[in-house]
Amino acid sequence: MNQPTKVVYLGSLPFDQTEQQVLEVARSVGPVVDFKLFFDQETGKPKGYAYVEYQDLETAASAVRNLNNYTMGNRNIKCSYSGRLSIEDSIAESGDGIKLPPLPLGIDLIGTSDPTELTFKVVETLEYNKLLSVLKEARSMAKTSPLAMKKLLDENPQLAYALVHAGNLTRKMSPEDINAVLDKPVANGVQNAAAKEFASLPVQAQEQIRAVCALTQNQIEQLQPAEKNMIIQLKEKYSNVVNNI
DNA sequence: GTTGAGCGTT
Repeated sequence: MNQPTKVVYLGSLPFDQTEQQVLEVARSVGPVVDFKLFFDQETGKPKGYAYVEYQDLETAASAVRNLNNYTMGNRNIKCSYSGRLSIEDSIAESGDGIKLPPLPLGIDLIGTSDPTELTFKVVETLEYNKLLSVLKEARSMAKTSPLAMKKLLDENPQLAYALVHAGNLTRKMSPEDINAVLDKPVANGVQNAAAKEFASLPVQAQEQIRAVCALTQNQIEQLQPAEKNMIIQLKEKYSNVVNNI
């Protein structure tokens, strides 16, 4: 992985996009301090890459997260910190080799005092059917590639938080369901038993437990008191299991 | 007429 800098490299840009159009995409993650789009000096043809300087590291990090693989025209553009390593090298160097699908463009958090509460509000604006399809997709991913699901949730606790609330709003993970799982006795302090029990649970229950374990302490604090206690118990019981898969 | 990987046109 390249060293974080305020400057990011944008590559694989469509040749037919104007400087203004590329700049507009760059600005969608935050204010742009400096911007350079490169052309061949002799032919005047675009080289298909650009550099964007943001005002701070946070905005640049957001660009790397949100703009890499962003679809512009008919191409998936590349976005990484400025440096010599290729995108492929960065992925290979980042360890486990698990590649995650791109997430949709994030929303601007500048000036937000409570990002967790904002996540909750965004989830609430979704229609019931949309919530169901999001849960269904998460379940499917948990089933076909549990390691990728674990990585996705570890790296994006806001997604775990959103999934827990989606589970609540659609009554797919009611407090009663959580209690039912907790009521199953497990041999005292024996991780193996918890692991076996986890493996025997329905896939959707496993997926929800993974989501719960990915919640940060701050996010748990935001929950309703009733579910908060259950979430804490769930996390205590299963976090070692989930983290050792 | 021509491009698709590119990490800084001085």
